[in-house]
Amino acid sequence: MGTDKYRLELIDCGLPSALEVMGDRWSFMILRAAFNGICHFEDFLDALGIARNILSNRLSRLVADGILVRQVCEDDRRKAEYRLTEKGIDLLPAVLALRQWGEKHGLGVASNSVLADRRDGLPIGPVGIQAHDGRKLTWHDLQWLDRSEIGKPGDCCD
Amino acid sequence: MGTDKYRLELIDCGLPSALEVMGDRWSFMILRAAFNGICHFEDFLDALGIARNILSNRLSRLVADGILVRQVCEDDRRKAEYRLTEKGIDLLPAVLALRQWGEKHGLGVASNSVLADRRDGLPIGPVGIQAHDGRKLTWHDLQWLDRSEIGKPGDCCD
DNA sequence: GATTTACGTTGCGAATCGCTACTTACTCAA
DNA sequence: TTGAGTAAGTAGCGATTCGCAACGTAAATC
Repeated sequence: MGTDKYRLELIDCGLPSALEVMGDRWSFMILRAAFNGICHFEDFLDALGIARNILSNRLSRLVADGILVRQVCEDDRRKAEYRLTEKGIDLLPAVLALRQWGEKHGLGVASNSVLADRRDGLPIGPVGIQAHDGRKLTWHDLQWLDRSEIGKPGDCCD
Repeated sequence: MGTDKYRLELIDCGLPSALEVMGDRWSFMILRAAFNGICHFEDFLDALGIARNILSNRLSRLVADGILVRQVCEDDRRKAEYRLTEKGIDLLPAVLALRQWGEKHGLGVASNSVLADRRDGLPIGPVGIQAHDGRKLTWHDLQWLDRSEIGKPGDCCD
């Protein structure tokens, strides 16, 4: 790859803060369920097979982190509704990338439900890395740069 | 969103098998370090601040899962080299998506090292969801479909 | 009022985490 | 070739977390 020498302290990127929230199996599964429209406690419970206390813990953590919002259901005030925030919806690429990887390489069964483009009903393509202009990039097309040495960020988007 | 009714058992997608491997904080961090070119035990140790036994455990698990390969260094047979396999490299979109999310929403500092297109030296764009033809899609453009009801990828309408 | 439902909490044993110290194997210099 | 140093991995041990089950509570339902 593209680095001439190790940069041992580059690890302070966005990953640690992301993993503080999502760095456990259940958070991803809960998100996945939320993207499927599940929003009630007991439904998460049934769908995931998670223990009650763990689910309770994770849901409140996800709420505290602004990924879900909790509000009591109008027509049945026993129920709580956990809904994705914009911040939570922004996690969809990560969830999908992981899921697609699992389906490509894992031993798991291919799911029978597929995300599709609403416009034409065709399944989405793989989540991938793109250049600033949208070209698809692979790992071998990439190099690590220091923030100082990036080619003029004037004529590029962001 | 696009589902007429909850599908409680759709959770058996690729996610669980992916999370069996990556469903913990350190695996992601190790991968991240590996993408930065780190490949020796002690270097992972220094870069991540992980405990020795945990690192040992995770590395052998990642090797067992075919994400890394371990081989003894030629010029110094004390050292082991952990290198990404193709299967491991395929995880880059997931790692990047998570990192980008963390940098957009997290409290963490923006990293000073950036992945850039080798061709023009410009930083990569955000990892995102694309339609089969490459159009960028957001969550609101999507719907869940059952595998049976996907439109054939040949007869695109619209 | 009594029962059921939805959500959450508590207790407890088992597994995991992380720190430290120890072991083994190899390299290098004297 | 002997002794110091380095790389990788293991073992012990307290602290945290996990997961199961039982319990608590409020709202809906009968």
